[in-house]
Amino acid sequence: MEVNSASLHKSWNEAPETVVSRLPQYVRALGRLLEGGTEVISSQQLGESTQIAPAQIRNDLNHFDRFGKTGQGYNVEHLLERLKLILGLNTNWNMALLGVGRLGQAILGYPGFTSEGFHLVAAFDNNPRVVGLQVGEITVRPIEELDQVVREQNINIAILAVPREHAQEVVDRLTECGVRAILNYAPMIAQVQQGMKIRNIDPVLALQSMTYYLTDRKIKLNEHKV
Amino acid sequence: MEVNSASLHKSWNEAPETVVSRLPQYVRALGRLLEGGTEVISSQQLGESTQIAPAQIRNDLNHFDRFGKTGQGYNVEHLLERLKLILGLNTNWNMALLGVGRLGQAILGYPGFTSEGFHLVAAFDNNPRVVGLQVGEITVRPIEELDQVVREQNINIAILAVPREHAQEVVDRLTECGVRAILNYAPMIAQVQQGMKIRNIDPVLALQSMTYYLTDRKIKLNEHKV
DNA sequence: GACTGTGAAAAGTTTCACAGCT
DNA sequence: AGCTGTGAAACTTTTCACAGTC
Repeated sequence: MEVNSASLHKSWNEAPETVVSRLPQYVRALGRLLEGGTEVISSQQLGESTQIAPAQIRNDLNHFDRFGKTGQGYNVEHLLERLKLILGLNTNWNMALLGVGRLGQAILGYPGFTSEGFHLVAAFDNNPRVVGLQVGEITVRPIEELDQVVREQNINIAILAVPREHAQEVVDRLTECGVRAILNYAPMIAQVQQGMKIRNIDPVLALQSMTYYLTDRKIKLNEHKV
Repeated sequence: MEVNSASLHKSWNEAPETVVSRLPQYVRALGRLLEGGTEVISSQQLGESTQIAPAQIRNDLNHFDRFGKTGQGYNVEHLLERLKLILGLNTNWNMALLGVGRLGQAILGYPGFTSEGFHLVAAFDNNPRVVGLQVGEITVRPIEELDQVVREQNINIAILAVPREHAQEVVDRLTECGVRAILNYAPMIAQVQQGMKIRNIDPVLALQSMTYYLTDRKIKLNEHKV
């Protein structure tokens, strides 16, 4: 006990969410650098490829450990390995897809998850038209079988692609089954319990928050007044 | 001049980005409420459907105007209309798709943009296999024609779905053409000039920032030590 | 009694600046 | 000379608390 805690710089769980959200960017940049054969990198340089301030990077990393060599910089391979460990990226993760409509099928066909260790191993839908459908190695199952499959296949993460009206009930269902993270493509903010992590993929919200800056509000105001 | 500025509660441009990013959520929730026939709503109730603290909502709205009636709440229809105006959602926006690969084709087929006033009116790719392809009403064009089409079709927003290696050059190209907002599906953080707005859709980063919380770091630490 | 609008307090996040290491 | 690690400062964002209004 004491032996281990001595190696902890700080308790890792106290890292704020903003810090955690930047770690995957470091991982990605470091992976690229490693491929390119770079062995050592400064926070300055890492900042250039991630668009994050060097002081921020040093600060973020210091939440976890002293990774750098004072005056030298960071060893790319070592830092990458440690960050992957911190983020839990040293293992594979099994995922279930919920909702095999147009969007769900596009997600099933997306090749970008596997190489990062995220594996879609099951898909669920209640529409009789798609239940039984075979997509690649996956057969679409009815949602009743969720609990069983989650247990059998050791699924921790769900990708939610059901229509908005059903999204909340599916979230609740997933919570009951012990799934603890959801990547949500449904256009709604779901209510989740303490302990459930959720990230929303919502292109329409993203677009709507940009048009604000494309709009000349002086002109708009006049139109509004008249 | 003076007449107009008198009606401005504050200069709208000084609203911080965090505030702006929440406005679309209010718009969405209010739209739902309006459909359901609700006429008046309190910050408390709006907070329940958006998962945002009531004080935060009141504070956010106060950056723009006094929308509420003291002691009463907010008129749903009026608040919705004003927020849409602030965000520039009272007009239609024309968008161009860059990159018509697997992902780009899924985006072309996505029906969720149009109803929100976002219209994909052109698509570009340099792969001879897809140039000339007709998808719905859109014919895929070579990227050389970008400038011309952006001008002719009054395109302000681009959706970027090219492979990572080409993403930065396409961003630069879009900047030159006067496009001022990009919804980026390529897995990289692009360098953008002052004035260009960009939002990243990156499911892998989202997943990687959740696995942190699914990982029991005490055990992991031991493994690492051994 | 219910609720907004708002200044002020609290909390959180980023940046600075520099001692100390190599 | 170059760079990390770090406490402190600056800044941003959220939350509180309550006067004022209906």
